[in-house]
Amino acid sequence: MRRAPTGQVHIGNLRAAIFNWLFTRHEGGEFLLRIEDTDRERSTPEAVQTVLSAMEWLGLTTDGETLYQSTRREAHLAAAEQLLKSGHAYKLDKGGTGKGEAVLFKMPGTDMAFRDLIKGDLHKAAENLQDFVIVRSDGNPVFHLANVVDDIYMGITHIIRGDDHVENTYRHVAMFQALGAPVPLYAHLPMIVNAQGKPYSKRDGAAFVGEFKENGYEADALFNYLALLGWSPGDDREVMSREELTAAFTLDRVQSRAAQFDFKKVRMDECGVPQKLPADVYRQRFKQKLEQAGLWSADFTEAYLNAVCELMRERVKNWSEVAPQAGYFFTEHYPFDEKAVHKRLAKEGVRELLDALRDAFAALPSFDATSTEAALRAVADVRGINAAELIHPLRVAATGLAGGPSLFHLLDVLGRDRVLERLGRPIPS
RNA sequence: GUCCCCAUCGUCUAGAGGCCUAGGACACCAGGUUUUCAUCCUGGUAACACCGGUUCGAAUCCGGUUGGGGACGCCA
Repeated sequence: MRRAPTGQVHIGNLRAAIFNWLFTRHEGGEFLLRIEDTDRERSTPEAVQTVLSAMEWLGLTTDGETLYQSTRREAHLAAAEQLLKSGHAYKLDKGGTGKGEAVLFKMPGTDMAFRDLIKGDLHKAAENLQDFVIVRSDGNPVFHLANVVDDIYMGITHIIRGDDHVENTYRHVAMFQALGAPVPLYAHLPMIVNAQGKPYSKRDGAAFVGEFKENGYEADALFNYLALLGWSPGDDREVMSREELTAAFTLDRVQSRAAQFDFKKVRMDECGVPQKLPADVYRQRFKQKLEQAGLWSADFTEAYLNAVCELMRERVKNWSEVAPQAGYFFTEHYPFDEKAVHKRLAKEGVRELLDALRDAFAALPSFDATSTEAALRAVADVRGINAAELIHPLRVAATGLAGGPSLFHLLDVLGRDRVLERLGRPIPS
């Protein structure tokens, strides 16, 4: 596993890491980590730590020492020297910025082919294979060189990486051959795309490991979901332990087409969020979502927010549900669900029932879950109707929704004034 | 522009010539259970991109078309 520490660990990198880990575990091989920190500007200690902690969080244990590529500079340069001597490379001033001579690797001049463990046989005609820089004119080795030299050094047998490296593979294969080293086996993973079929980015939701962690997702749930994205065991299993995944994982079952990452499928309840996230953290996250939806205002107290969270905690399965499911607690302009209105409110006699409830609630000495429920049942008894015939319209009128938390507790939290006002409104059409 | 890759329900996928009138899961819809909600149960809608070819037989093999994606740095 190789990782360039450039800030965050993207969902695609993460899946590649998981596949690598699963593959080595299945084959009984070693899972090694190499930090490609040759880019001084971007490779800060913090960035390296981000990679390391992401791996640790996911439980991607390594089997040997982590190799920092920056410590291998001399070996990279020595290899370039060797290639120069053997005639596989040459120096050239490509001009432009006037930096002087760079070292270029000379492609063999023949058609090339390799067998990808996922994509099958791939080949490329000689005229499409161009020579390329392996040492810059400032003396620094380029990624391609460093990569191949270190792969040889580490004894890498399998390279499982993203699709975007397919074209580089011809170059790397040629270098392994020129250096007289055995060519590793390659497997290129298809991309992860968003709902529009475009490459998944942070605009599409949580794209980085840290965000999942912060949002309370459990590592096992993310691990399971990602392992099953672009790969399947071949049977109907969907929820698998690491042991099961390891036992079943083979590269020939990896899908060769891009997979769409569906944020909603990584469900919070599977991650145990409502139960496991501390109440205050949950509340903060909840509030943050309200703010993003423009529903929060300083007029609401922490106690009120807390009461709402208590009601919603077991029901909000995904942070994207906060605004649609609990918005009515924070605005009087809550939207009405069309179907719910049609089914529960837009009916003969409902207007009159709501008025009766309103009067009953207004007359109560105290407004709490017990008293409102008793009052509602009394109204139902007097009219000889089922309580459900009052409960449903009341819920829709008060919240705009067909479902939600326990009705009477919800009314309690909303408070008498707002409930009475909502009940007095004209029925939306 | 050049080169390369990909194509099964909305989504993740099963499917390696007959077991496919294409299976599962999630989502969705409809009923049921639950005094309301959630949960749970039952049922349902829904896909082989298109056109040719090979074959007794094609989702599966071949060719083309269309659509999508990727790579074309002295970045990694």
